[in-house]
Amino acid sequence: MGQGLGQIDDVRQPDAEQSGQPVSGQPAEPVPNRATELVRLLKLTERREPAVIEVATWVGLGIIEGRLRPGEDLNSVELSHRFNSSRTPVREALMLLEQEGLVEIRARRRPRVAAFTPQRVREIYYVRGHLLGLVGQLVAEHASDDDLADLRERLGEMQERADAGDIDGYFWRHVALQERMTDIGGNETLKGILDSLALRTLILRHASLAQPGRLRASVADQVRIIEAIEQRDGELAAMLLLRATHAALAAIEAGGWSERSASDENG
Amino acid sequence: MGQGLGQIDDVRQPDAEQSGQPVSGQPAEPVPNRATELVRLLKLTERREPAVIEVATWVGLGIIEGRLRPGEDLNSVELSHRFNSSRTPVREALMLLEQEGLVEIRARRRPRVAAFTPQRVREIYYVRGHLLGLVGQLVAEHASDDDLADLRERLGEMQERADAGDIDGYFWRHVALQERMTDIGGNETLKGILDSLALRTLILRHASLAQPGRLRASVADQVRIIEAIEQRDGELAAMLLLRATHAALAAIEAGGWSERSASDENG
DNA sequence: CTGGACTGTACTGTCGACACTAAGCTGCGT
DNA sequence: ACGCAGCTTAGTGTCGACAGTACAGTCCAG
Repeated sequence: MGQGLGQIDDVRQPDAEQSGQPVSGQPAEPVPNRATELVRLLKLTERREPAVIEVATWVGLGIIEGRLRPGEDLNSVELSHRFNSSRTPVREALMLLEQEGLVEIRARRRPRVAAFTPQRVREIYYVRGHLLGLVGQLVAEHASDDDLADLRERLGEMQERADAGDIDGYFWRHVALQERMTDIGGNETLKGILDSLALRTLILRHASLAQPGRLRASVADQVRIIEAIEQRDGELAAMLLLRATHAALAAIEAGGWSERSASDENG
Repeated sequence: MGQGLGQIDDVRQPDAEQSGQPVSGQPAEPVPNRATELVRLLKLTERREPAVIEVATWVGLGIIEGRLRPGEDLNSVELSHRFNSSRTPVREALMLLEQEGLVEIRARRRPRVAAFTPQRVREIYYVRGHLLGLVGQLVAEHASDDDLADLRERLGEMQERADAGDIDGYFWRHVALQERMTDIGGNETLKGILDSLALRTLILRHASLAQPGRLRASVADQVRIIEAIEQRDGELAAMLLLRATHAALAAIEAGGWSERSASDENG
C-alpha cells in the first residue's frame, strides 16, 4: 500500500497550502499559478463537481511536477481515502486525465501515470509546432491593439522572471501566454487541441527550461514571435513558433531525457 | 420520459442486429461497417468494459446518424434501463463521448447531444484540413509499397460504391481510408487528434456526401490524393488534402446546414 | 536453486440507495 | 391573461457494498 502513492503520505489535505494561495473559493486573480493554469487547461471549471476538480488537479499537478512518476500506480481506493470521498469522483478525475494523456487506463487494470516514449514526445512536438504555427497566423490576423498590449505586458513579466532566474514563474507565465494566444486566435477547436498537447508536454517543458541557457533562448524566441505578430506577419510568426517548438524539443532531447526514459519505458 | 429518447423506444436490444453483423464476439473482418469504425475511432477496444462500449457505440452512432438530435437530453437513467445496467457505465460512456465532442456535460445538468455552431464547424475543418495535410506528407514519405497497394485497393472499392450510389458504403469506407492513412503516417498523436475531429464531423460529412454530385467530386479528390502519394509528392498531397477538406466544408455550407442549425443552436 | 501452479489479497467494475438540485407545473397575485 | 413563487418530480452526483479479476507471494516439483 505504501508502494503507490506512499512518498507523499504525510500530506493530509493534499491541495490546500500547496501553491501558497488558498484553493477554496474562486481565485479570481489573473496571476498564473500552477493550480489555476492546470484547472484552465483541463477545462474543469463549470464542467465538473468540486470533488472531481480537486482530485484531478492534485493528480495532474503531481504528474506534471514529477511528484508522481511515470508508470506509477494510481490506486483509486487510496486516492479516495486521501480525499475523503468515494471512488466514483476519483474514477471520473482519472478518466479526465486519461483523455488528456496524463494517465493510462486499461480495463480491469490499475490506472497508471502515463509514460512517454521518446518517439511519442517527438510526435507531440511535431504536431504542436505546426498547430502553434496556425495559431500564430491567426493571432497576427485577429489580434486587436489591446491584445497586442496584453501580449507585450506578459512578455515583459516573463523577461523579468527569466532575468531573476525564476524558472517556475517563467514557466507558468509561458504556459499562460500561449493560452492567451490561442484565445486571441479565436479558434476554440484549435485551442482545445493545443491545451491537450500542452498538458502532455508540461512535464518536459519544465525540465527543458531548467537547462542552462535554455531560459534565455526561450525568452529570445518569444520576443521574436511577438514582434512578428505586432508586424502582422503571420507567416513569419508561424515559422518562428514552429522553430521555437523544435528548439524546445531539441533542448529536451539534449537534456538526456530520452535516454533516461527509454530504459524505463517498458518497465 | 418519452421526451428524451422516446423516438426509438421500440428497440429493446439496441445494438444487436443494427448493422447486419452480430456485435457479440470480435468482428475480425476488415469490412468497415458503422459500429466497428466507431469503436475504432473511439479507441474503445481494450480500454473499456463491454457495457461501456455498448452504450458509447449506440449513443455515438445515434448522434452521428441523426437518430439523436443536437440538444437532445441524454438521460442516464433511461439509458441504463435501456441497456439493463446501472448508471455507472452509462455515465462513463457519456464522458467518453463528451471528450470526443459528441456530448455536452455540465455539472448537475443533463448531458445533451452536442450542437455545433457553424462557426465551430468551420474551425474544425480549418484545423482538420491542415492536420490532414501533415498526414499526407507523412504518408507520402513513409508508405511502403504494400501500403500503397492497400490504399489503391480501398480507393477501388470506394469507386465501386460511389458508382453504385451507395452513400453509406462509400462514407464508411472513406472514414476507414483516412484512418488507414493516419496509421501509415505513423504519428499516433496526430492520428488521435484527427480521429477525434473525425468523430465530430461524421454527422456533417454524411450529410455532405448526400448532396448531388458531391459523391463524384469526393471520389475525384481521393484519386488525386492517392496519386500524389504514389508519386511521393508530399507537398502536393498535403495541398490536395487541404483543398478536399475545404471542398467538403463548402459542400456542407452550401447544403444549408448552417442556416438550419443556426436557428436551433440556442434552443 | 529455479520454474510453475496455487492461493490470498487487494483493487476494479458495477450496482442500488440516498441526498441534493434543476426543471417543469400549479396556482396565486396582479 | 400574464408573470412569478412555491411545489413536485425527475435526474444527477455520491456513497458503501458486492462480485469478479489481476497481481504478488507461497509452496511444491524438478
